[in-house]
Amino acid sequence: MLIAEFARATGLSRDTIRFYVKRGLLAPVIGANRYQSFDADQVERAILIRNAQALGLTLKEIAAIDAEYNFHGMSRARKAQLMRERVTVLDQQIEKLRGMRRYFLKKMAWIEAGEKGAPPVFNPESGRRVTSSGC
Amino acid sequence: MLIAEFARATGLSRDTIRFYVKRGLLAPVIGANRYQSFDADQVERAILIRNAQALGLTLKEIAAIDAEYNFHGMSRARKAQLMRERVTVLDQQIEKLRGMRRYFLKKMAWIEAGEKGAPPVFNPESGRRVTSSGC
DNA sequence: CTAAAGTGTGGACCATAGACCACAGTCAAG
DNA sequence: CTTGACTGTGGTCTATGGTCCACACTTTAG
Repeated sequence: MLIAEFARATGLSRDTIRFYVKRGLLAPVIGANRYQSFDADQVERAILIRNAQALGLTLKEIAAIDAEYNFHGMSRARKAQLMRERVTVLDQQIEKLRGMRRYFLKKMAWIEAGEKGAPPVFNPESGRRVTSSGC
Repeated sequence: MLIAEFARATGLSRDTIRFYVKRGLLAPVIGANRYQSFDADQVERAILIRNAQALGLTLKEIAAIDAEYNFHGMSRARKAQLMRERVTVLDQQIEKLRGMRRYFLKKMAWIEAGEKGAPPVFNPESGRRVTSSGC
């Protein structure tokens, strides 16, 4: 598919797509036209990039992780380790979000109860410790 | 506490703190010195701001939410509603993160099993539906 | 009193992640 | 073959979230 259809499929603007291509994050096939052609794989990739961004990763970081992952000759063990690192970071982020969630829930309860007494304190460390990937 | 100690307590740079103060996100007491004085409340606030940023909110959005929340005369119902909105957004983000987590775990398993067959597909919509705030 | 450390102000500068625009080549329909 | 839609290129511009710097004032230690 050409860039316009790819833009529709991913929700990205043409400019953003070209920007990602320059950065090496997307790698369309280039025809004799010099027109870029994107396949379903690239769509999946674009969505993954957007999600990684939503996690707070910069495009540079995404490219770096990707580059290391695609480095030819990397052992399976190393690849698996990279995946595990991602999972660990995600677990931390999820824990953080749950801390915020608890805070807002408590605050909501406090408000609904008439805002009596001291308001709930935001304490990101207050979650019950979860050593393994519980839940 | 003065700005240097506040910087230590929050992990922010002096410049960042001044930046937040300009934006109205932090409101230290200003002495006859013109020196800014921060209390524990502001430390908590700073941490909350940083966490909100990590969720992908811009400083402008954080300030807007805060402004609406602090608007004098807002009903308790409205305040509680704002809190509930935050919780809803957090739930969505947590779901997204869990989707990524599933993807990386599957990919890790696929790698460790020798990378046989088709690699796992990243599909952000593939989570089992959770209507209520499960878990 | 003097020096050093800390503070406030203003302005310049920077990286990131794009948006926007003009201009030129390409293609498909009529 | 012309027109209009689409594409690529290069460059400029923008907002965000800061950092860095010079300069002046305040406080504190000696």
